[in-house]
Amino acid sequence: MTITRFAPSPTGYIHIGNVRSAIYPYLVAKQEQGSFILRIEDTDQARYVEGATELILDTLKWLGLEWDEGPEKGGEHGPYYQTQRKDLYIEWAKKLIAEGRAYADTTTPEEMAKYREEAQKAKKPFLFREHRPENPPEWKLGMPLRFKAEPKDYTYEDAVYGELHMGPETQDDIILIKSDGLPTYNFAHIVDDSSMGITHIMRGQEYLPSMGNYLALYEALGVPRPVFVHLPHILGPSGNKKLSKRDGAKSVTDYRNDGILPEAMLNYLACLGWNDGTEDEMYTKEELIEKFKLDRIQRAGARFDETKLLWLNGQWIRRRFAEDPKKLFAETANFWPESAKNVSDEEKYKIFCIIYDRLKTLSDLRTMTTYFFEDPTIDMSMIQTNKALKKLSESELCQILSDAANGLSELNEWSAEMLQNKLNELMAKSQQKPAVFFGLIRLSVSFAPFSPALHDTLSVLGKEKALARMHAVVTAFKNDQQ
RNA sequence: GGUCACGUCGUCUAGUGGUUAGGACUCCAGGUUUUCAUCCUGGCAAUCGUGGGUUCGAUUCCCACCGUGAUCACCA
Repeated sequence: MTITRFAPSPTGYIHIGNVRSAIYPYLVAKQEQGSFILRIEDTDQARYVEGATELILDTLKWLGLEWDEGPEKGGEHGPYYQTQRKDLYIEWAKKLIAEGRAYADTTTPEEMAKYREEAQKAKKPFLFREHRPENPPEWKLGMPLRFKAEPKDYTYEDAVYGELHMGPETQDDIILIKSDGLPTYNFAHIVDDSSMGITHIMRGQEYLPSMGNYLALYEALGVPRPVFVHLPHILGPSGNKKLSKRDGAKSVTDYRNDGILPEAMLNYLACLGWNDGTEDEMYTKEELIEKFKLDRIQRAGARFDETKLLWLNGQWIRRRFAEDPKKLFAETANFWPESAKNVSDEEKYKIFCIIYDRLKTLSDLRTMTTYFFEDPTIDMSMIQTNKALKKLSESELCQILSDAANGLSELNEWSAEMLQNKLNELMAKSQQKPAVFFGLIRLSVSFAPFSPALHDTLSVLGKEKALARMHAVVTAFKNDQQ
């Protein structure tokens, strides 16, 4: 049975640079009807951040990456916090000690610093094993425990990078158990993955240089190697640097607050550095589960491109609307402008239906719908600088708008359909081009750079408001002329 | 510095010993009895990192170089 895991350490939020190491194992587990385990690697007390675990769980839930075993869920391979698995690491460590493959390290920090400095001066990589003590004392809790390396050549297969080699120079006496009694990642992850029956481990390629040590540990521990899947880095938008929090990588949930749909986020991230060989761009979670293939993961790092995410999000908004507009609408609750606070959902839904297809993010609602809820500030310069409108004089524009308002006021049934007919009729009468006639009315009622189709906008606005705004602009024209 | 990995339009990518090197995003132009957006059509854009080989022929195979990234913790 396939068992994969995502094993974050609770030191902060999940950012877009490392969320793929949650997505891919999830896809693989689901594809093979296996199990996806969430394990919290909380062995570093110093970097532990209160609330980080909750943030991580929240992010996974939002993306729809439900874990089969882990925090909140339990399962047969628990516990799922490394601090609760302490005894296990000690037990495994004692086996290594018994076999002479681990020893107590009594080096002082001063000595360590000296060794490092020497190595640096000699322009050689620092290897602790060159300073391995002759007769180390018996190991007790409270002392660092080191692995006793027996450096050699290793060859292994990586699902994305293919056959890889690690020479003796990559292997050292790494710390297994720290002086605080907790294991290091290097040791803990192997113990856990083995005891949990993990079949595939997926992680960032920054672990590649450590593979020599890991391979030695698998061997010394006498446990089988899992399938190794190292993922290339996601690079920042401008530079070539690996995306990291230090350089301002946003958290995945920041994008939720920006109005990105989880479907779009998952889709975009999954396809950053992976494709199924076709020219398709949009995938649902189910399609990803079906089509995902490890060997089609890209080997080179990919740059994170927010523009394409935005485009994809727009696509997803339209798709989700077509599938279930009410459900999508329910997700817009936090994205309306302040002035819409007391407006009924029914009213907002009407607006949503006519504007959804020009949104790139849900948060666009905040800036693109304000004129539905409050009278816009009259800004005559928008009319004066409009490409089509600036060709006409103010008195002409005033006349057209005034005639339009009068014509519209005769309309009894203020529906989108009736408005469309009436507007066309009035335009014919005015002998103006659509760009002029509709553009003028549109600006008069909205003073916004974009808005939905005019008849829809007017209909949702209501007869009274729409006409009042048009009259206000007519008045403004007249004042200008005096 | 050692080690490891990577290198096709600006970006994400497809691709094969012989292709007009394909698609998507961005950008530009045109179109849709209505602006903006959507949508449609078209366009710009990669001498496939560079230099050597192997070959009738190389983006594709080999080597070297260059460039980029990662890593060398009692962090993960």
